[in-house]
Amino acid sequence: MAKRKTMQDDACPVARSLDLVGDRWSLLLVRDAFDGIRRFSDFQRNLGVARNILSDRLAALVEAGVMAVQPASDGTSYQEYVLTPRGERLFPVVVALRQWGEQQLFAPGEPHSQLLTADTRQPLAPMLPSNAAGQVVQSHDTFVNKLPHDK
Amino acid sequence: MAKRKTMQDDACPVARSLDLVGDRWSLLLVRDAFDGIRRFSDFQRNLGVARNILSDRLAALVEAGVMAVQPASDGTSYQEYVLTPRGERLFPVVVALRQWGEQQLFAPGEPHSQLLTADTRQPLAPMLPSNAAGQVVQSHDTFVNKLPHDK
DNA sequence: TCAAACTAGTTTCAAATTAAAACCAGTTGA
DNA sequence: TCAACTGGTTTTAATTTGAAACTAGTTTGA
Repeated sequence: MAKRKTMQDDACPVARSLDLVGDRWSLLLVRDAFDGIRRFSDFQRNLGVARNILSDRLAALVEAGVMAVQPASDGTSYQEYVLTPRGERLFPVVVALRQWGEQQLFAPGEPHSQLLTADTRQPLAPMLPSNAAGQVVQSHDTFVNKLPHDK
Repeated sequence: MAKRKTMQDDACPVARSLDLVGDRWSLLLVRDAFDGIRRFSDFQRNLGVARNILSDRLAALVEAGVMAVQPASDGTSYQEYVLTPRGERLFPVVVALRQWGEQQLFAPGEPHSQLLTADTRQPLAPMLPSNAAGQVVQSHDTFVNKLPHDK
């Protein structure tokens, strides 16, 4: 089998993004990080992921600049994994995945965890792409302008 | 090695979503579908994915209700894979991934494919989560309300 | 203070998954 | 009609993943 080829040179931003976070665990780690999880063993316990895989994924996210390692904030000599500004900017991606799952993958009335605003404890508004004027655009109102050698 | 366990029973919508589209190829297939690709061999040529993997992934997306198989629209006796309404609702996810990639994974001035509105040919507005009142919310303005047995 | 428990991994090994290429039957186009 | 195309499946080999065992340093609490 050939090794997976990098998509970091692809002219499509979706491809480059998925090259970094398009696997089974990375976005779950980012989700947990948004939820305040910082420690190796907390990620491990929460996700049930094998330690070696967790170790690989965290290292890859650090390598990609999505997370950073820093000294533990609780005074112990351990370390923590925290989102960088680049990682924080994945918030819309995680929210969009959450909203799709809520709408499409739960039976009517089936309970699920909810993302709420801290102040009013309300769900967020549904995320919908809009144009520069703020009007919602559907996929068929758009097209991809490809580069000469883009795939 | 143990078989991957399903996350379809997880109370977190992000986990359920990633269980369906959280792999290296699925969201690229969805991206291509938004871009008008419908035929097996066009997906294959465009992505360079191995045929057997493509076959598996398309079948999984059909199984998940994200895509559907229908007779070819060009009169031939072949078939096409098209997004269902459920698949169409992944548009915000793909746009969010695209925007993150554009912002974070290209050097300043480095060209990339662009998603534009059909009418004015302008890029879309950046997608940002907002509350019910339409105000932008940051990740730290939110919290996840977990179910009793949620992880 | 000393041992038990916890943290954050790494190593090993087998199984699952992925990729490439070969193969194949039906369809289309020249 | 016959070569090329379509939409796969099969085979084989490499890569990746997962579970468990192992390691070494840190913290806790009796």
